[in-house]
Amino acid sequence: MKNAALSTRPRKSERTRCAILAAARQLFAADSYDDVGLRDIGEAAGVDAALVNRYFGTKEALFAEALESGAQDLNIFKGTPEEFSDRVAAILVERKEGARLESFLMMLQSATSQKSSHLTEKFLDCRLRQPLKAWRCGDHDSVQAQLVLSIILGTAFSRTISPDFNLSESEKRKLQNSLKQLLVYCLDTE
Amino acid sequence: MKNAALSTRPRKSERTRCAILAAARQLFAADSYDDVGLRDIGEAAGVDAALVNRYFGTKEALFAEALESGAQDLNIFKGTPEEFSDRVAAILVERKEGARLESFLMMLQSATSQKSSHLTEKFLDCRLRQPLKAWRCGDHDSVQAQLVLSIILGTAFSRTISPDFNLSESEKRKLQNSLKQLLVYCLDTE
DNA sequence: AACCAAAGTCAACCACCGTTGACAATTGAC
DNA sequence: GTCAATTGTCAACGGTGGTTGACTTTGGTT
Repeated sequence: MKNAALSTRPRKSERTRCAILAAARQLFAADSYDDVGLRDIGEAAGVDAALVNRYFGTKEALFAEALESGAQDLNIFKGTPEEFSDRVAAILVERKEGARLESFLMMLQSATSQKSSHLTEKFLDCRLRQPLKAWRCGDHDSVQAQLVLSIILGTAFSRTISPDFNLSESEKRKLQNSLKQLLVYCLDTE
Repeated sequence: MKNAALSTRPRKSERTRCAILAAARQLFAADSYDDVGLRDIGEAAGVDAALVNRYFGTKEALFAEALESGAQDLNIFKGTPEEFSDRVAAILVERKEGARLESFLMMLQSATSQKSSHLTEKFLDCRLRQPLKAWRCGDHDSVQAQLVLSIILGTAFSRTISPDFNLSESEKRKLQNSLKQLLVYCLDTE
């Protein structure tokens, strides 16, 4: 081919870039920004740590891209209050490690690190608080949105600290149901 | 005096020790374990950073003592559900920087730092989860305790990130009331 | 006043981490 | 096969942070 400027070897490059991003997402979801080193990410992706910086420029930029890469996937603010509550309770309590929960965990893990807090704040505002208020027909009740957000964040936070809430399996099923009802109650009260 | 071993200059020593501890509490309540340096603590207490280690041995030991120093003060799990909810809502939403909120914030700030997480976990379990379950007459309903804890933690977490919840003063008053009612609802449903 | 332990300071050590530039390996184009 | 650009590695730099040991200062005892 003569088309040099376009198709010159973008193949392997994309793959390792994705591998690095995937490793970063996994590690940032499990530990805080300060506790995840670029050498850890490189090792998990099977490349040298320096290459991470070569692809993403900065640890902070990598974290920003990792945080936003799954943001559009978490499309949870829709449907009736009943449907919403059911969906959220399932995501938070069930042991499935979905991509939506991953973004959530990343935000929680690094919310209190100075170097990353401005990114997690933006995520919390643009991806959670605003969509929630928009879904709840207008911004006439910010207080209700704050309560719903508190319940979600508190549950996710507990889960981050002790992945099974220190509960048995049957209790976890009960928790999922109670959590759903609590959200419905919160959304129904005017 | 002949009583050497006992009263030899314990005066100034105690005062600077308290000053260091107070500075540590304040800084740890405002930033994460990783973001607070021993040099910061020393400067805030008016002493050299090396002295901090001389009194407490280790940064980790200092954090542990700072976290536990106000633990007995937070005696919030008592009274009727109504009184409890009223008290907790006031502590969480009002702008007063009490000692009880301080311990809370310390736990939240450093809950996701590997080096301090085992201490914050212990605090969460021994100072919050267990007293809550004990107050709610026995451990027959761990699920209810988890929900109450989620609400408290989520609200405190939101406050840590944006100190005023991004709300106006009147909205904050409404939030305090709604939060109280939500806790009452959560504690009343069997 | 002389002594001496405690209180406090200073400088340095060591380990770690993000970052960078020089160097080696790979791979498609000619 | 040759060449050049891209991909990847290696070692080192600069900074930071906890920690430690030697030193100076302080203040009570005799």
